[in-house]
Amino acid sequence: MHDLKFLRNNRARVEAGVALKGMTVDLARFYAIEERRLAVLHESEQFKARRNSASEEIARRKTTGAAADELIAQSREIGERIKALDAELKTLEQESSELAAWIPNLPHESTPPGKDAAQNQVKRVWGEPQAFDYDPEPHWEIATRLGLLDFARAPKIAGSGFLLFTGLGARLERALIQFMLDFHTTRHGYTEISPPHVIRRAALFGTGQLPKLEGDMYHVGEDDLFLNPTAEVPVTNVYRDEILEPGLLPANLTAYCASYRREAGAAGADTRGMVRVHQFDKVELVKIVAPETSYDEHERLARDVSDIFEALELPYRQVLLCSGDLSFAAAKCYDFEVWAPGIKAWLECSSCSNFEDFQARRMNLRFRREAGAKAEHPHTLNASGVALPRTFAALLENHQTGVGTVRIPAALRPYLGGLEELAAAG
RNA sequence: GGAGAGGUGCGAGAGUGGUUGAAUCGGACGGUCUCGAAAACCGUUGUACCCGUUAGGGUACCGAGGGUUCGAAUCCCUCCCUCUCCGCCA
Repeated sequence: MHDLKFLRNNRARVEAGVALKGMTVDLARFYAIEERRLAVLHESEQFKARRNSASEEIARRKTTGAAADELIAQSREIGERIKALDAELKTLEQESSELAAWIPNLPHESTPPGKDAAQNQVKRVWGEPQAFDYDPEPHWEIATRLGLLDFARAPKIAGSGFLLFTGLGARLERALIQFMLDFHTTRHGYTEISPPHVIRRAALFGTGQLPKLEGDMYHVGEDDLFLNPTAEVPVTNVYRDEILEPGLLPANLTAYCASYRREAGAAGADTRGMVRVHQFDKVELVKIVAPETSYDEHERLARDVSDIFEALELPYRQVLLCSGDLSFAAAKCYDFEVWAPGIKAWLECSSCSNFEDFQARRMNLRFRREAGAKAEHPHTLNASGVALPRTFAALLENHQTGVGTVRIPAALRPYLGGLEELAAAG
């Protein structure tokens, strides 16, 4: 959400930014409605001022016992005018804010212009993909052979696109969650929270999933709640509608939460295994910071994500998204992609975004620098830290040994009772 | 699920139709006093929007949205949220 005044005074910039994002919004209509809205607002307020002074005069006359009938009749007429104007105003306001809700955040100047993912820029590559002297197995074959997941039975429970972890697989999933949470809390200084998994509309509007992505989320109709699409939503919304007291920023929060996504997902190689599923575990990182620090914090956040992949010894690359590939609410975003040798693909395991004050405005979130200071909108950032199933898959594919087992990276062993290798049971 | 209570400014808390943007207390900030501090005293202390170069003017806001009225924090309706008790339950 942008400041209406900003939108009015920076029309060219807004149009350019929206075009860079490759999104279509009826800006011409928005600006026309805004113009009309201000005119009506002005007229209504003038009538209200007249009514107010008339009311005061009526009160004065009543106390002195003077006749006020004429004034009351006059005031009633003014009231009719106001009613009509306010009715129109309400319609205009509604249209204006509905259109404004669809105006995306504008790309930051450091975001390269571009149409789609093809124009993204690889900023950094870390790690040497292991050289295999055989054709490395895809993760679903490894997982099935080692009894880590049951791809055949999972659909019995929730249909296709859901995972059923079994035995050590379930434990590995849990170990990864524990490992990441501990890492971020003890080494990176985040505060852990555990949020609800169902979310109300206001919160989803706050972070920008609504109105745009309504169809991509699971909806619990009876209560008008949505299943959490990404922990970015519950975690960032913790402070919605608040004015944060001095000293609270920067707020660094981390949480584990399952994410649920309806997104149909095209049939094909992408849908095999655990790369694209309707429910997945994720550890999330959220920062709420003072505006002038947000781009430094964005780099720090990216670093915090990188540390996870490096500790897991997974080769990855950091990609700077171009304007056209940016999400609705983001001004700048890095994707982190992990190399998966089995399926020979880079898997997006984290998105690391700076939303500037776009979400804070939608959430009505503000902060004070010091007692008595004016409340300002902070900047919000978030990153997956990191998404699990793809990381799980990359782990199996990268650390497969060639003799049917999978090596556990040292960082993870304490969470698996010291286990160094996943091997077939019995 | 049933019954009840309540949502007012930074906090507590008055206010039940007419100069109430809102008493009072507390907090915060500034000042007087003091060598300094405390105490005491005095003062200041909301947000959003519109018009205006400024000075300033106007409008709205007492959980949200409607309604009644010349006029609503105050009356009516709907919704949201919080709390208490009972029931159910991992």
